Amino acid sequence: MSKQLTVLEPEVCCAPLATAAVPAEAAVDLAAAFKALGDPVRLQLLSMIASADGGEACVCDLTPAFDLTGPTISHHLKVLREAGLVESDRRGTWVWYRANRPRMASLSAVLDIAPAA
Amino acid sequence: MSKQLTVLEPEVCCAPLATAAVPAEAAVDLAAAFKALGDPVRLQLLSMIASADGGEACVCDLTPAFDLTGPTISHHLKVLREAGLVESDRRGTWVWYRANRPRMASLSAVLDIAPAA
DNA sequence: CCCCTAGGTTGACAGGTTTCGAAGCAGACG
DNA sequence: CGTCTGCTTCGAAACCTGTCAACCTAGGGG
Repeated sequence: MSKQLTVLEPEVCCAPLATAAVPAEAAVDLAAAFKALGDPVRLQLLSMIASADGGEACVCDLTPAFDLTGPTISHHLKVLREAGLVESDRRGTWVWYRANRPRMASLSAVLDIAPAA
Repeated sequence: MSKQLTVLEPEVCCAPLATAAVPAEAAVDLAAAFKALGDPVRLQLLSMIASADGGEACVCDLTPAFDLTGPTISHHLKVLREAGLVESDRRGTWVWYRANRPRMASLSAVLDIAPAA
């Protein structure tokens, strides 16, 4: 039931937004990703994961950094996962998260300003 | 009553997310901007405005591009305005919108992946 | 085999979003 | 001045989100 929102072709996401009008289909996919970033907690989570040593972070390190309960952090991580921004990986007792770098790069590229057309 | 959400120092927004953990304050500001982008309609609106000839677009050109009523488009434009992503400007009969390029560049920079540290 | 810990899932509820129709406001034009 | 058009604001209905408490699952030790 947790629809993985297909994540269209990576190419679809890379046309700078200021260069040509984004087609409706691509807009839906991109908006879903930006929506996932539209929460301070999730932004910080992604930031902590992406900047962590080795590019990975354990949930056990993420949770105590917020004044939120475990289930809530778990929920936010799930949103990031379904938006294709992070990937999780159980390793023994703990679950590790790492950022989906290409996906982040795509989003960055979309917002990139045309190099002074 | 439409709190303009102060938009902290532009510098605050420019530290790549994957380089260091985003502080809570900056996260709130950034998340507000990303949240505004978290809707397909708004993403397309911003795209149409930013890619328009002359960098400006008239509401009268934007509205008919969607299956939505005028008030709804106006609402979405307001959200983009309050997020600091666009600026409006009445010119005679019509209202023109233009993108806030530096703001977009900041967001793009935040998502930029560390150039292989 | 039993229990303990680390995380995820479910259910529920307050609060916020999207959308519309109706009404209001600002210029243009006769 | 009166009215028309373009856009915004207001009010309300349907829907989606963030959060927690309670419960469930996976793995590691006694």
